[in-house]
Amino acid sequence: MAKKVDKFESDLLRGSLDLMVLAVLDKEDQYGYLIQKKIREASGEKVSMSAGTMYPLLHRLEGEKLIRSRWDHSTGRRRKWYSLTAAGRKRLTKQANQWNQYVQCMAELMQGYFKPVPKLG
Amino acid sequence: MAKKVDKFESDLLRGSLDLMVLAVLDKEDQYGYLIQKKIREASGEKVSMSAGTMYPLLHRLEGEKLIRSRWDHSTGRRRKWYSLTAAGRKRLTKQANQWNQYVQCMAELMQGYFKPVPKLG
DNA sequence: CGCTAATATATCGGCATGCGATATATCGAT
DNA sequence: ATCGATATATCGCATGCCGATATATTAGCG
Repeated sequence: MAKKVDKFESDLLRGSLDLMVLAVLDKEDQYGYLIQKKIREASGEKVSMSAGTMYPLLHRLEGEKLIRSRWDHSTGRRRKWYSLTAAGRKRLTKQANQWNQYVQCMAELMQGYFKPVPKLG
Repeated sequence: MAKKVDKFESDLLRGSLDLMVLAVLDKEDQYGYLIQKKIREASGEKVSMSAGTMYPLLHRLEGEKLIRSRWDHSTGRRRKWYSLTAAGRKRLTKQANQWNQYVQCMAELMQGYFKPVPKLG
């Protein structure tokens, strides 16, 4: 029987999905479908953002000027490529830092339940 | 000038507040106001659940039979003491494990910025 | 050729939940 | 007496993840 990978609960993702997307885009430009796929694969199938999460998220980030988009119609399949803005890079650093702090904080709060965890960045 | 501690964003808390409360109750019985205070202090003021978050959360956990309550009217101030049930202890372990995995997963995802990572056992 | 699955983006309603505001009451300190 | 801390509770608002749905293209297969 195939071992079923159980996904993380949605509430766990809130507040960190932005961070993941920004990090993916920091490496190189991507379009939505690719981002979704990369995150899913890189997490061992445990983080799978639905399209209904992904696209509104990208629109929101673009609205905040953290990313910028351009359409690509060179092939039959229309693709919207995204890239980080300067503000986006700044936000990425800030969010990554916040995440680190939160994890640290939880580790202290949960003494006895958690092993120390490697820092990001 | 007083050093201003900036709180973590609400969305970061979602999915881990339950865990914190269960962990606090695992050590010893508490009532709401105390739990709130403990978490705030233990986090260096960075996690401050409002009463509007705390009490509905406790009611929800009790509804799920993860905690149980009893009123204390021995003093003028009425207090509702909470304690973990067996189910609550079980949930605590599960949630703690999930959180640990998620943090691990994020750490891997963010390291090297999303190159595919070998599946975890 | 027709079928299906994967690729690719978008939007909608449902739902859960953290938060500020508000209400109520007790108690110690000034 | 007045005020701030203690103590619990509920309400409406905003946010954002999700499943469902719509639309269109392309590759593979029989």
